[in-house]
Amino acid sequence: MSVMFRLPAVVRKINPPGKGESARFATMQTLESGGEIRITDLAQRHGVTQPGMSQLVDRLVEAGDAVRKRDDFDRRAVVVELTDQGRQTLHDRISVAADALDHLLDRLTESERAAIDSALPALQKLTSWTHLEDGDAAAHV
Amino acid sequence: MSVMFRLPAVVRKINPPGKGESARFATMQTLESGGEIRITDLAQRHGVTQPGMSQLVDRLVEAGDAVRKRDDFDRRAVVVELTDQGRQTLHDRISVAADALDHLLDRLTESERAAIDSALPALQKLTSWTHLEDGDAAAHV
DNA sequence: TATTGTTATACTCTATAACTATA
DNA sequence: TATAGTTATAGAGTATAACAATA
Repeated sequence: MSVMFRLPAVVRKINPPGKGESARFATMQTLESGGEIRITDLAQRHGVTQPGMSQLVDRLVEAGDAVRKRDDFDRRAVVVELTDQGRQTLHDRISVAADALDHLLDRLTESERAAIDSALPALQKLTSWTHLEDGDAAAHV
Repeated sequence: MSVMFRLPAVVRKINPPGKGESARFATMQTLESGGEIRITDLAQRHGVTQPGMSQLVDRLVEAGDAVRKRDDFDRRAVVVELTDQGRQTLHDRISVAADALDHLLDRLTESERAAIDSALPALQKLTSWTHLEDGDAAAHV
């Protein structure tokens, strides 16, 4: 299972550097699928601290890719939304990364590609959880 | 395939922050399995620049986890080797991450775990390539 | 000249602590 | 008092450019 440590290298390779940190596009994907989401939720989902997510959102807003809106029902809270430009930015990036990934996948055999395909729903599920339970990584540190 | 963007979040969650960057343990794994390896090779394999890898090796050496040795046959080159302490550091970290990952995997169904298991060899292969060919990510930027 | 690696420098990202505003 | 978020600050990581040593 230690292949997990090497997966970020694959992401680095298909995802050109210098244009966005590791959590940026994942966060944008969450925003696209989920609509209006709170800073705290985004932070938990992506494994960063609340201030860290606040700063990431700063960068998205500054780039014109997202907007902050005050929640009218709980005025302490902020909800974040992707702008049209943000959606465009995200799709452009996914398209570049998908091309690069295709080139890598080309070197696998048909059955290897099929194996990865079959695992995608499970991986998707794995990446969708917001919380760790007690006894998980944080507790071991 | 855009699940790829979210995989680093899983790694962040099973790999406690603040103790090592994303490339650090992947590099240590490469060193453990490969013996003596050059800076340039390490850099390509992990998708970082040569100076970036040189600096990562600095940190490993400073921590006592690796040593630099001049290559006697090509005296421009340096080969990097894990120390015994480095091997220990790596194994401790893998063990912590594996525990955390197990907790996550527990929430999947048996067939989902089987699907991921079947994909591991292919993922392993995907992460083992050193180079991107022409026309890959770098060319799209 | 080309290659291997390091050093110098600057910038991005993200964490912790302290703070403000609202519940 | 507790919660949502921001601001201030500092440190880690990594890139580009310039450099040194060897081939």
